[in-house]
Amino acid sequence: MYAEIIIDIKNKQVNKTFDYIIPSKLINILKPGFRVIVPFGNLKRTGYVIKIKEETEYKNNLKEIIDTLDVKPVLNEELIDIAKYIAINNFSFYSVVLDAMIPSALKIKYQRVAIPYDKSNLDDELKLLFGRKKEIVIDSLDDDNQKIIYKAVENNILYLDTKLKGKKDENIIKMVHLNLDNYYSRSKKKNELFNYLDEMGIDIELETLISDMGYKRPLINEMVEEKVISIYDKILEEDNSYKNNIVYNNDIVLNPDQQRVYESIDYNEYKTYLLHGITGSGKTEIYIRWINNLLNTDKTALMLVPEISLTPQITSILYSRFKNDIAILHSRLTVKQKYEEWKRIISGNVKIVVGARSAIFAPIKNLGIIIIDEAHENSYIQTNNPKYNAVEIATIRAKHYNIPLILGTATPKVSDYYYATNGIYELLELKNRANSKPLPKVELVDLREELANGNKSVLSIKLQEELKKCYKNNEQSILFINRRGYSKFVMCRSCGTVIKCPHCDIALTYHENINSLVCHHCGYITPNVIKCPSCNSDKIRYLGSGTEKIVSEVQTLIPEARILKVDLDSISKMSDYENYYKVFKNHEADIIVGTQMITKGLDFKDVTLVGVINADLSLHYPLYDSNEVTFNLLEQVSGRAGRSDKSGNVIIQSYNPNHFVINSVKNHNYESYYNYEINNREMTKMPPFSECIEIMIKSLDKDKANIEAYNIAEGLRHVAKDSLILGPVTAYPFKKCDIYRYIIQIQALEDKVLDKIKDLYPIYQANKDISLDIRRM
DNA sequence: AGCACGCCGACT
DNA sequence: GTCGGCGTGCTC
Repeated sequence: MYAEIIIDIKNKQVNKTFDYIIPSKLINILKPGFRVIVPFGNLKRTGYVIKIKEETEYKNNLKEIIDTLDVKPVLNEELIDIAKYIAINNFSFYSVVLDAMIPSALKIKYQRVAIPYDKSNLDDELKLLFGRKKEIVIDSLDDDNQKIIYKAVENNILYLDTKLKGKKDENIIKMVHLNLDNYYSRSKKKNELFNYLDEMGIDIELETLISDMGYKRPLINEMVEEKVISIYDKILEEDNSYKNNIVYNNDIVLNPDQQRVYESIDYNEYKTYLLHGITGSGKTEIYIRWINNLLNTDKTALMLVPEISLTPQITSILYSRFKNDIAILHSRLTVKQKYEEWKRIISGNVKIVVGARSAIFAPIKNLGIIIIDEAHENSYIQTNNPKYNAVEIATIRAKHYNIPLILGTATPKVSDYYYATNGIYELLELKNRANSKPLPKVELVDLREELANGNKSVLSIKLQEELKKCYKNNEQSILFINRRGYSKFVMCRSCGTVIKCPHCDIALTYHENINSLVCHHCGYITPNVIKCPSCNSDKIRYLGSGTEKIVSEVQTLIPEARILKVDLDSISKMSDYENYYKVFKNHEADIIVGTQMITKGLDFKDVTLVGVINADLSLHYPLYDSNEVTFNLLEQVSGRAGRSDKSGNVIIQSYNPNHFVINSVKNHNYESYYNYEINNREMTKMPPFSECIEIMIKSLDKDKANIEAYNIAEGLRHVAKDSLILGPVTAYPFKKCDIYRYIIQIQALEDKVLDKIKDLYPIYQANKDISLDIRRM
């Protein structure tokens, strides 16, 4: 018997299966989904068993599997197939996809060790090195000592082995705490770190200081010695609080609208349903009943929600409703908790799984329904390895089990709505709000008129008035900057030089809190410059306004207001985000100024005013779906106003107040926006009228990248009669981390184009100069 | 990933 | 002459 194995090495040359002999001791044990230890070259590695078979093509010197790591498969065959699908379609490493499917607690680390044949027979040098140890980890030694070890190996005194070692306990996080109020050192870096910690005012993870901010461990140690800072272990507490909160209200009666929707799904057939329900129309209540209906059968349910909406409130409600039948996978679980939940799922002890994107890989059996809430959310698409779209995977799983897939959203993707109104999906609509509260009133402000009237502020007169009024009433406001991240870069006023990253062809971003320049593409970090590196002038200027400018204008307008700034600069992780969330929720701040981040899932009862500083900024983004993104964004921010009994007010500032997207938002009219946009898409042959794919050709060699990009584009044009192949063009930035990149954009209308694309990756698998990347849009 | 094989420069 | 640099290729 033979097994096809995927070796856990992230390298395109070994991104394929290898055949091994199954030793007799494992013949009746091994099944697909087991992880095994195999000899690979002169190494021992782990691998995943993908398939068991009687015959093998590979006849020369097959090796035997050494052992297995598992007692049961960690992946079922359905998931193995999905992994293969993702690897092929997204140009990803098979092993990375498989890794993403199992809890990290199961993962293992390798160490190379040296072991003496006879411990009592070592020379003094080696005796000293080994001390009481039976074996020595080679990577822990410096170069000289490694040489001694290798010499001893040559002389047959030691032998080498690789060991699989359990990962260190990830539930413990090293935190840095600031002990002083003021501090001055002659070291600039130390002052910087002090200022940063002082400004943040909260304890920071050691790991972020080292890897994200570039502080070196010795410097930190010195400051610990000086007692300026201290390092302590933060143990991630198991958070079970949701288990004893709130009791589910069983008495809610569905309104006729909800009842109709609830009754219109067929449990015994694959079909995608688009549940279009405006905010507050009571979608969740229907989800719960659909799931509840399965409890008495042998079927199970899977529900995805955006990570950001997996708040303690929602988890409590779900838990109190489904108790031990449900597994809730959220980011606040510790590694151990995640593993425990995963074990409950794989052993068939739960009937319902709720979680964010990655929960789509939950090894739950006998699925009866898949529900995706806020299905338009971009967070269902993972953009780095392994790249996948959870909604697409949900479709595959729903087809596999022949069950309904529900896409619930207030602002459907244009493509989904098109499918739903053209017989590919089924459309379910909820047109009324369950609580019959009116939607917030939206007012447009024409920024051209503001300018004409001599108002140079970023805040219109109307918005200024409303902000003041809101503050006076002790209510909260949200100011939203409609922009995909903003950056402040450094330019010399004398010669116009913009300081760029040495590895990437883009400007470095100035980070005030660490007084450094950071590359947002490769993470390169360098101290801020005082003099221009090319002309030595000291006339350095910071360009690019954003949140800061608005914060300062609002502060001038209402000097007493407590303003919270939430953007990429001030937030780096989920935990920061949760801190800000709490501060605003407890009304410890009056106004929040921020980007993207503040649009999602926030539910503050005291917010009555939402201001959009410039609605046009994301409208003219050079992507086919910029209208869609803008509409969703504006609808979402608008929804932040007046969530409770107080009515909400939304002010949208724009230079194009007549633009159909902005007008549709004003009237909360999805259909008018859709009708206009679907027309655009049809004329430009964009999704859903084509499949839009971007291929990136990457190489350290500029010319090779260029030549290959042209070859690939030519090859695609050859098979594409009706499809559009654009490019190649240089990517932005052209050079990233010293790698030159070209892009080919494809609007595929034929399957043979898609097949051709799928075949590209294997062709370049052995090519060391060229790498390919793919983005499906 | 990690090792062997192999082809060029600067040393005993 | 050869020791060792690391570029290239292979691992069932």
